[in-house]
Amino acid sequence: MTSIKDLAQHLGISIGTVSRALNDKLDVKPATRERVLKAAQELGYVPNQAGRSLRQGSTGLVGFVLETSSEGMMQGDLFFIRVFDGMQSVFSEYGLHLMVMMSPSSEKSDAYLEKIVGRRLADALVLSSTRRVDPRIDFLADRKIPFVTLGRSQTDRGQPWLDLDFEGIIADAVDRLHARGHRRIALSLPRPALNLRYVMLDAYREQITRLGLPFNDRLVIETDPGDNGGVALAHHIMEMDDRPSAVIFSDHIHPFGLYRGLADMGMTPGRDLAILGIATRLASLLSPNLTHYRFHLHDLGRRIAQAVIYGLPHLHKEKKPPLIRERVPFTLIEGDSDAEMKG
Amino acid sequence: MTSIKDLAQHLGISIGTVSRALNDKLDVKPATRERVLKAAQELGYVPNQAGRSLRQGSTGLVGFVLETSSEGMMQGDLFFIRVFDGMQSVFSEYGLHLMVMMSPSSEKSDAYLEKIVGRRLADALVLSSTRRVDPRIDFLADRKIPFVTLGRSQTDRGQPWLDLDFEGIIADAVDRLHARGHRRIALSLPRPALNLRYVMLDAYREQITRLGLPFNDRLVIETDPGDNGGVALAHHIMEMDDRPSAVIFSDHIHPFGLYRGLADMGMTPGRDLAILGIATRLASLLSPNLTHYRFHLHDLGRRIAQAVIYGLPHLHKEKKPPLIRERVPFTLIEGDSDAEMKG
DNA sequence: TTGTACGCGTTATCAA
DNA sequence: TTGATAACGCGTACAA
Repeated sequence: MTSIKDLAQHLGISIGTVSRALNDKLDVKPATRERVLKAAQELGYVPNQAGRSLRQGSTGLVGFVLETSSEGMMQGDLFFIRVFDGMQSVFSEYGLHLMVMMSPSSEKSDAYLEKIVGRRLADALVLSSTRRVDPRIDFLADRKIPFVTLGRSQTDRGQPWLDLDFEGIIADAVDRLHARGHRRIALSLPRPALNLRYVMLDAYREQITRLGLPFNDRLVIETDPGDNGGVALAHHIMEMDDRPSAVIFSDHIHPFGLYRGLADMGMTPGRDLAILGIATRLASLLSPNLTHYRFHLHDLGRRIAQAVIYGLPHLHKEKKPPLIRERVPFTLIEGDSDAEMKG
Repeated sequence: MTSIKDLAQHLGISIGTVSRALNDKLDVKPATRERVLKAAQELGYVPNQAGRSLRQGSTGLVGFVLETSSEGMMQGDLFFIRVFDGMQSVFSEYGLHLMVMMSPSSEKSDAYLEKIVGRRLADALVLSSTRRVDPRIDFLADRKIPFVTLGRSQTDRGQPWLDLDFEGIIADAVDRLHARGHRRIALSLPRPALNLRYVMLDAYREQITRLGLPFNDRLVIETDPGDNGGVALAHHIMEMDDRPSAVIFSDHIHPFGLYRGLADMGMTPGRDLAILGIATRLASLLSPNLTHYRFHLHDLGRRIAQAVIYGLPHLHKEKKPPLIRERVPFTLIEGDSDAEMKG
């Protein structure tokens, strides 16, 4: 592997000059610069990142910490790759690389983070599977590592965050079901810890109350993730004494289980139970068509990347970018799974 | 961030001794070692990777190059995260970290690789979306970068590879359909470039011939990836003059499109067309149940990681591991989508 | 058993 | 405009 020294020797000039030429410094003769660039091209020179990192104190890498065995809707595989793609598309403009790292289960995730951070592997981090109280946030803030969370948290250290607009979705979903005659509307939630649970519950309670409906916590149903969770949810609902006529879900795999669970009982989505919630492109595979809320994941990725840039001042171009803390908008895809209340 | 120098000063001993203590060298007094480890713990010392990499020439990172906009069955989102998880579980034993990097579309992927490799970001790489003739393989082999491919290639530089057992699947699928009375069996393939296309086609031709059936290239159908491809495939087949009674697919999303396409035409999988192929856990969401072949992705990931270790001699423990070049086994999940030929 | 000193590849400072 | 040199953090050969 050719180093800058080789390059300098090859050209018969000093290392310093070569470095300046390669880094577009002003004080280098155009002819020299050209010679250097040409030779670099020919010899396939690429600067060694370790040397560079050591000298500059930055690695050019942004780490996305993916928690493998996390619960919650983000568990989904479908979700991330599009987001990553969007992120990288922005990072490329800044010479940054996205580096996805697999963190172990949440108990060990703090130790993991300590390693990553201590070793200075990344200039900035993105956390996902944000928890309501999230020690990772304090950890990174204390160490002054720039970071962004995908998901909000009660642990607020002024960090940028992006999140799905759960409030908007819940409000829209409840309204929509209400307008179609539904009065007993169930809400499916992931198990505690994750912050989105609380966001959704609050939004649900608020909207139910606003519409003058009674809040009934038996209609708030904890559900395991995945299709099995969906099946269980279908059975649970159908076996309730005063069962709801509609359910709002947040795990994009749930509807598949719901459909199957209902089918097992000889029932049909939209006729026997209105179903509505957050899903992905995959939902288009369901029949009857699933009414659902979708996000533009590539855009979300781009937005996350911009939020990361905020924390890396040396990359700011003209003006300082704003602190991003926002919920990304959803799109409603109308289907037949939340038809008018029958009878 | 505390450096080794800080640590040494804090303890009133030399940097060299601290380093030796931390790296478990023999020639350091037990008492000193203990003092050092304790102080390191207290001050939260973690060695800076840039300094280490520069000195040792290795980064402790293994890069998985993910091609965002690749065609072929591997495009799938569902596929990778489990594989990554399996890989990391092995790497952890060796103090390695998996780093997933998003490569741009295949045209630019060589330049991208050049960057990664030149910057010495990773000690070893894993390539996916392997192409039949793949210049990336020559590139890495020429530079003596250890690497593993997920998927085989005609470009053979002696590298380890892992692949799905497409041959086994095709042979089993053709046999199975044949035993159920099917004689006109279609095969859906991804568009050229990717190597798996050729592997599947060869296996198909061989098995068809072995059973004494005529090979008919009109039964080999190029299909776009994703659910849309599946819908198109359903229509294509049903509009053929002498249409096949069965189809084997390789894109795990295809069956969703096939089911929908058939439904559009008032037809049912398993009754009007036998459907059988490679899928994932997601397939359990289809009704009627999809007969399909599945892989244990976590194990595949572990195996890939072991193949990577092969190329990193400094990590070999007792004995040198073997060169891994193998197809991973599949599991058949029996369903109702490939029922007996009717009539 | 410990300390000193060098060098990995790079960039930045300063002098020429 | 260029060259020499220091420094980033670390591991190790060699000297003590």
